[in-house]
Amino acid sequence: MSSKALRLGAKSAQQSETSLDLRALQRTPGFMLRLAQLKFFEGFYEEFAALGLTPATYAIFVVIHDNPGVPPSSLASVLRLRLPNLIKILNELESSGFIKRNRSKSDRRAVELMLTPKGAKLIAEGARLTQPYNERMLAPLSEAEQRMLLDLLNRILPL
Amino acid sequence: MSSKALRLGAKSAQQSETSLDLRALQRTPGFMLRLAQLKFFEGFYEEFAALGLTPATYAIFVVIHDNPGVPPSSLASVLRLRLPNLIKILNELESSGFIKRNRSKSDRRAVELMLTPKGAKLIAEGARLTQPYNERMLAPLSEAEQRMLLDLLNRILPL
DNA sequence: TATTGTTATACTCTATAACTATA
DNA sequence: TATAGTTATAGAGTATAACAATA
Repeated sequence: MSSKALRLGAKSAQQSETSLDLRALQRTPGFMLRLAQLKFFEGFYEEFAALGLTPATYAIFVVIHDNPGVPPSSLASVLRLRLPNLIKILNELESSGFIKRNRSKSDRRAVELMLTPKGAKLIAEGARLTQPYNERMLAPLSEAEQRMLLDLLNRILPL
Repeated sequence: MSSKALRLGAKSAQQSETSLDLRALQRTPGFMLRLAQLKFFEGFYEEFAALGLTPATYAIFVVIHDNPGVPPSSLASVLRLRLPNLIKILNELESSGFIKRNRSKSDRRAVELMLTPKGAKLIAEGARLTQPYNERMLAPLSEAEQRMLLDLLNRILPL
């Protein structure tokens, strides 16, 4: 268990970020999770910019790919997006030709989401970037530690 | 290492969120970090609502408390906030009487941030809520696992 | 009447440009 | 000229309310 104290000098009125006492924040899981999420999102935009994917659209594509016919309401629920905000993204993805909406035959209110061939191709290209991206983000950790982090996150979440 | 597959039935056009295949997302650290951060922030607002603290103001108070005289630029840097956005929050905290700004004597452009007695009292009250809050958020993990999670997060971050 | 999807809209958070004052 | 702080403002993300179509 490492606990490097960043700050060694005495407190003074003139602080610079290289000599700040940040130990309290480092022991604050919520703050560290926010920093980690920022790191992953920034890294994502760097890695997937060429494909035009964002963290949100990537997750949407993955869920539709693994669950063809999933309705917008379920998608919004698992991705923790509000339905009206998801609808806006789905509208863009559909008008760009990546997904299509089918009306359910059994319940004509319901919508079934599917990837188009163009959408399937995009997510296949994205999948090839996923491993090197995660590897880069988690580089300081051993493979066992990377699995441990993922396992701990899964266990604190109600998924 | 648990890896409960959530989905057991066959894929069909009619999906509900209870039977979706989310295994790909569960193996995606960036997505799980986003969910974890959402959980912690929502829990924070529940726990600290009575004090009027937000995750951002809590972190600001902590850093000023541990580093009296810290300038806004350093604070923005460590909290990953843009300076103009931090300034707006500092304006509110100052006009509410929680912090005060001193002009540095050696460099009259520089500002030194301090807690007022009212601000010190607020963060002291907040500190008492911190442990039960983190305990509730991390309840599914043993104490050793909670330390492990925090350690892993610290090691992937450049703090 | 209740539910699914959708639109419109407001609010918060975040990002960029430009200005003031000091150095 | 460069830097610290500040203001103004635009943009992205997220929230609620209300409506249409269907059950």
